[in-house]
Amino acid sequence: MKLTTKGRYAVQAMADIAAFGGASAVSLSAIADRQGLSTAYLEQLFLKLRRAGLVESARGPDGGYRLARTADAISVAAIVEAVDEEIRTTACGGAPIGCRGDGGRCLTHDLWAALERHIETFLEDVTLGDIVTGRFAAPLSLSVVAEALA
Amino acid sequence: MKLTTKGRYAVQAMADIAAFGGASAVSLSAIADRQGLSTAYLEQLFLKLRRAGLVESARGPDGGYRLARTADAISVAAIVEAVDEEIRTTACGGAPIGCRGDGGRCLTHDLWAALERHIETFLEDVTLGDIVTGRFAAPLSLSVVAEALA
DNA sequence: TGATAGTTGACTGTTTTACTCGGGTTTCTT
DNA sequence: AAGAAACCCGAGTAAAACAGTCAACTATCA
Repeated sequence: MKLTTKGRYAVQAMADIAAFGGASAVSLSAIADRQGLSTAYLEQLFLKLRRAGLVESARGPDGGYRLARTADAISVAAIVEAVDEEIRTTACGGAPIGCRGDGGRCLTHDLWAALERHIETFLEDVTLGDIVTGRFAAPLSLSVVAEALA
Repeated sequence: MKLTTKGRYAVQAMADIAAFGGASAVSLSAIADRQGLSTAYLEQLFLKLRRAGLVESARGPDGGYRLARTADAISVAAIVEAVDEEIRTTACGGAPIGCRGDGGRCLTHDLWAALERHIETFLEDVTLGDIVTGRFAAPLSLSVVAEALA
């Protein structure tokens, strides 16, 4: 789960469709205008989003993109994973064992694995619908609950 | 809060000191041997860790580094922040308002701010002591609790 | 049949990352 | 006093990733 501007732009563009696209498709140029991005760059992003099955395209005049599922059924995690290639494996990357090359397990492996799961859980719980309506604050309050329990 | 291998190496090295350093200081070459890192790189990291007040140094033979506080009083967040320069401000970076340049607020700003806080909270709750003893799994179980509540 | 708009791969400049190098300075041991 | 161990510190660098562009093509609708 990489977190770059690419992923942020993708979420932003998808949120734009969720917010402004009704029954009709939304063209990239419309998104570019509203969000201040270049259409050329959006093309690259939507190529991946379409292949990931998150949007459907319509060609020709009045064409554009529309969400493949409802906004509430598309998680932010799915969007980020679609455009940001898989995180490159660091030394510890693939195998949970053998981080040090000598068969020993590095001291911190579990920590980063836990953090990664933590981030993924957070982003999986937030949907496009949450962003458009502002409801996405919910998962945050849960961490407050957790802190109160500790 | 950037998350790079630099930060991971720093945490790994600090954990090494917490695990292997008793009363005496731990030399960089000892850490380098155990963790499979280069001393030259470790020097760079520990320069920052020392300036951040996380470790104290002792020069001369038998010198090295020791933790400035107890392992339980040093959070992973503090280590990562010490070595990874402040996150460069993206378009949205500084101001919560005006992400789009036209005075409007971008749709996703709050989301990324919330995620950032989420990550920081997680790393602030984990200490070097937790890593060495394996106790750091605690924050994870809390998220499980949160999920059960949802 | 022409305009609109998606489709696609290749390409490129910049920035960041992840290091290394070389030369210091301090302190302990003998 | 000599020498070695170890920290101190700035400069430099090769490779990768990032962010974004370009050009050419195809499909659809009016």
